[in-house]
Amino acid sequence: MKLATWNVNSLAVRLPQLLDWLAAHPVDALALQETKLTDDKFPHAEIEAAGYSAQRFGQKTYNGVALLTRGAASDVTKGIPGFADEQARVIAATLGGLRVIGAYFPNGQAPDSEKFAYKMRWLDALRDWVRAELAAHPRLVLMGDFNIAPEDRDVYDPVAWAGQIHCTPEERAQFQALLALGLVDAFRLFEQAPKSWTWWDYRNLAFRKNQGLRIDHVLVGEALRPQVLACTIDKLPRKNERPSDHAPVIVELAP
DNA sequence: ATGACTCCCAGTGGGAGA
Repeated sequence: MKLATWNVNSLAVRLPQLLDWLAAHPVDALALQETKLTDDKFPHAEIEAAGYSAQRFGQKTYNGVALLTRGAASDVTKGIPGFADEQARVIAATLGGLRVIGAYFPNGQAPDSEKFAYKMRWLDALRDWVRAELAAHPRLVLMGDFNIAPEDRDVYDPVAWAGQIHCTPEERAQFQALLALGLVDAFRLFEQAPKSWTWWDYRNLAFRKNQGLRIDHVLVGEALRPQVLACTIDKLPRKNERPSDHAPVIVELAP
């Protein structure tokens, strides 16, 4: 079984690339972030023609998440239950014996901003909810664009980024607090090449210079750890014309 | 360089992203 997450930075723009990618990587489930589409504009027909059904939770212009699945999805949850949020950032479903949460974590803008305070409130709410979900569904996967680089080795220039957004001690503590619930960073279960990133700035030839961050993650419940066979970043879509600034992350689970 | 690029909604500019 294969799952993946990809921040597509506008599904309307990236739909052809998404369909190409699914044809090359027929994963069982794909979490999308930054669809930037209201639900009435979601490209259902094209995605169904590709063999997927789609759960979507969108809004105009910003944010927006979706969960594409080959099999049936049940118990769909949109947003963090009990957390009032105008921003569409979370979608969850049960499929094939797994509880899958796809999330687009807030960016946070700058450590002293109101958006950062919102990011912290959002992370607190997410953690409380994931704790309960994990208790109910030990076979849980939390994946998406976390907008957190967990460690210095996840940053191309950790000195320049020290204390900056994605790298603050507060954000990193939030990431560790998620792990402390009983989740594992699937990517770090395996030996990985140094300088492995999931995001490269559009500016400054950052991709060509491999100046990026690892901010897209797949966390799995401890119960699933023995089943994790691989976790990889697919850099190829970043080489497309008009690419997303993020690359997909793929995890493979033993049946 | 408080930049650079891309997307969106707008409407020939500005917010947001990371």
